[in-house]
Amino acid sequence: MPAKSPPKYARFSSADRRSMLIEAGLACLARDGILGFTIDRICVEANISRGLITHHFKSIDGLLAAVYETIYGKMLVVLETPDTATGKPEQRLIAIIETMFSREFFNRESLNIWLALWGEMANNPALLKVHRKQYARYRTDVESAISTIANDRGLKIDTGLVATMLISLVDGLGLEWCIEPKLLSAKVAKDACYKMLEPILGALR
Amino acid sequence: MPAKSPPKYARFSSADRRSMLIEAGLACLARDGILGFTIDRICVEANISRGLITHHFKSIDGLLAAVYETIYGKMLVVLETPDTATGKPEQRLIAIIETMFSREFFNRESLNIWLALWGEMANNPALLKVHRKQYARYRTDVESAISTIANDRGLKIDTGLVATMLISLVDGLGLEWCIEPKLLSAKVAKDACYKMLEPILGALR
DNA sequence: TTCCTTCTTGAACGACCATATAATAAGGTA
DNA sequence: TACCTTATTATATGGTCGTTCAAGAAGGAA
Repeated sequence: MPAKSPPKYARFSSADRRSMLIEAGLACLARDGILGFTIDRICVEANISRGLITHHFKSIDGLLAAVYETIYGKMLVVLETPDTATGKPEQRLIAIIETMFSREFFNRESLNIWLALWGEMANNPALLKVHRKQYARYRTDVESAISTIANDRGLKIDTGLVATMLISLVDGLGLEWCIEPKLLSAKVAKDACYKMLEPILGALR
Repeated sequence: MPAKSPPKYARFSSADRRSMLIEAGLACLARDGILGFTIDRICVEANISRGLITHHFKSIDGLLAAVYETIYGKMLVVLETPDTATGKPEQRLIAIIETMFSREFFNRESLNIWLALWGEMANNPALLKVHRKQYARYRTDVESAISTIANDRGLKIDTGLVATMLISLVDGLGLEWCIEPKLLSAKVAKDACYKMLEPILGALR
């Protein structure tokens, strides 16, 4: 009696294939920008047949939204890992800045993805919807870190404005570096953030 | 004897049509991002036949490079208009900041174009080449304004770092506002720049 | 087992893409 | 005038796009 023949499709679970498509989408975005984010290229990258993107994500825009949610979520998870090594409120803000400019996030591949997504945000409502949700979390993280320090030190500052300044500077530095890496290093970028914050919040480190 | 029949093509000069294609390209970029920057749409927008983009710009990427050169150039021309109303060195830097956040440049349409172009920079060598040329001018403008003030006030500062910080903050604020205009206004954005610079350079206004 | 749902493939479809090309018109020179 | 170059149009071509669809395979419940 012959052995039971192995399953034909199921080397990966359905959830696995979903993740593989997202990762392949990230790779395509990093390599060729939004113009490279196509069903053909993503399926070749993931080695998965063409029909599956529509099946799992409804449309290519659905996959793009999932991709954005994924990359933003990866960052937020690290950002929200409480740095409990010290009880100092400064530690929280320092951890955020160090994370943003760490090798894991401050690299050409990741920043290419962010740039590509920013450029499509205005033209893609599904993308904007994901952004609003994730940004709210990010914003809360940053703003609460700042206000904790300010309260601790008895400072009367416009927490929202300072958060906007920091977030803008971080994004702007990432943009500059991604386009022309020779202009600055991750260390210079970090120092720029501390340099901007210290006259407002006082020394952090 | 019949009157000479009017020319069939020449309602516009060749140079006019070149400009019209660039303007149409800008409009398409503003409306639909890089995905909307196609020969079909641009020619419909400009009401010019399809073949002419290839003729004048060699390829669609050639037009994109010309479009970037144009929008960057428009900004630099205004930026480099010497504000000679006062001889104070501060006036130069103030003029730069005020220009960047003026209605002419700090608006949804323009910023959509910048975002779309940033997203393609890494994947388009022709675009990067234009960027390097224009950015060098921009950088010189900003850095010389800063160093003039620093010299005038006898300050020992890292001019390059401060320029990087300002340029990054300006870009970052534009990005934030373009994605979510409710978060800040042009006035808040300007104030953020002054707030960042004043601890470094002293009061500017 | 049977039955239904979910998953996966691969092909087919029509729309749109950039570019090439042929034909015609305009501009300029001699 | 004749002639050459540049400008412009319109069409053709071959490729890629996203989506739809039919068919079959896998998983799970009864």
